[in-house]
Amino acid sequence: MTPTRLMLRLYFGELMLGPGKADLLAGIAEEGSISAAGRRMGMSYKRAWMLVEAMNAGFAEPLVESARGGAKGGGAALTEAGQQVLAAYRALEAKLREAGADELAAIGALVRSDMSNGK
Amino acid sequence: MTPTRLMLRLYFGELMLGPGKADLLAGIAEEGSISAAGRRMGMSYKRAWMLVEAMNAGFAEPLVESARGGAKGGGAALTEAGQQVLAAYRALEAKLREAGADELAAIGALVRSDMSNGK
DNA sequence: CACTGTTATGTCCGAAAAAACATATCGAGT
DNA sequence: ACTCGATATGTTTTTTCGGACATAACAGTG
Repeated sequence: MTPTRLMLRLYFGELMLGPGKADLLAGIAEEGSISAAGRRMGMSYKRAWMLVEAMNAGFAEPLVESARGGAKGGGAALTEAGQQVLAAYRALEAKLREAGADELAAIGALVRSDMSNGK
Repeated sequence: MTPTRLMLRLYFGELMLGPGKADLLAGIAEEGSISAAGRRMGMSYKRAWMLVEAMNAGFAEPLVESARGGAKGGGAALTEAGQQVLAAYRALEAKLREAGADELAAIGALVRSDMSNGK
């Protein structure tokens, strides 16, 4: 049973931070590249880059630093702030699952069984 | 300062439950009417009704029961299941704020100050 | 100095979502 | 019967969002 997928999104005025941006940050950290991270999650480079731009603009310090040119064409990596934000977001997700397990289960029990599985 | 507005959304296959539907449920409970609840949150009746329909279809039992005609034109109210779902969702939000206060604060501290206020 | 893969942007188009507008139905009171 | 306010649906228009292309700049390497 595909259980209840959970989605946590934070709003700070214009800026919003949700699973999309968090996954992208994680992908960049692993791949060392915006385009590679985007590809991995089936996202166009343009879109991935726009998300990065939004994050860099919305936080006090950029979360991603990037360089272009060079042997491998360029690359990107998380800044200290980027790592902190990602870690905090992941921790938040984990705590939500932990602290809210009862409520999650309560709601899930009332959902139509057809909704639980993949369709 | 309007700090971090929090948005929690649950996915059960097709069905999704987020702040919009939760607030609508709360509005219906208070107003006793789908249209009044929708108006109160600046939402067209059509949209409010579609949300209700989606919830009633997605859960094992309807969350909202409605009647039309009569002296006051009709009305709507939460079913037992509706009250339970709303209560569980609110409890989930509360627990998230409580359990995740540290992480919330950590992320919020890194956001550009311009983002906190209404612009 | 040409080659290469990535960053960095812009423009255009279609799909999907939301808003706007339009009816139709119902039933207790008057 | 007629009214009134709310439910219940359709239809049309507008807006928004994302995808598809297109292009330029960049810097290390062979």
